[in-house]
Amino acid sequence: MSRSNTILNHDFYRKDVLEIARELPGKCLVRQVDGQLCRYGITDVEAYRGEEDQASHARRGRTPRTRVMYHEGGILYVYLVYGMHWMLNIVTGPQGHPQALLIRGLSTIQGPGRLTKALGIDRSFNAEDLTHSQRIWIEEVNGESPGQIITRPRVGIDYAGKEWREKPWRFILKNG
DNA sequence: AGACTGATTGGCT
DNA sequence: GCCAATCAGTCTT
Repeated sequence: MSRSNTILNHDFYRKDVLEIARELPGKCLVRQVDGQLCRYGITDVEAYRGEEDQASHARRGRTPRTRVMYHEGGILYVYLVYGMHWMLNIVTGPQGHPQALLIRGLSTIQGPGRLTKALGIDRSFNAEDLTHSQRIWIEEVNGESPGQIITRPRVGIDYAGKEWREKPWRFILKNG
């Protein structure tokens, strides 16, 4: 069975974050370092959607940090949390609507802080364009059937009100 | 200018 | 289960 990979383009990323959240697990995050390609299966993501989402950084509107979330989908949002961990997010959706997907797990690495450390992701990746970058992008493995996705509430957002805390916007690849 | 907080992790009780 | 590490971003004064 022939199998080839396709780099995800603009059309994929500009859809709504909740649609992409169901499609991203099972896809392949590719990191190029010194000409060497490293591929990781995406297994766990969390969606943050709009200024109305009280769990999202964009709940306080457009700030220097959240500016990239308002960009059209297809670029990265990378920020430091707890003074020590970089978080890797994919900006999605149309321009002007702040959305992002936190990459929470890869097939070989569990935990959003551990995976950025393993891949060498830092502040310099903020606003990186996934459709043109030579050092990071995402591929679809053609001919591969997506696995089963389960949903859970998002992690680490107790400060958000009940409505937003309980939304099942974490999407996990079963057997991932 | 100062205070508070957090989309985490690992170590200890 | 609890808690320290550690600091940029954001809010308050």
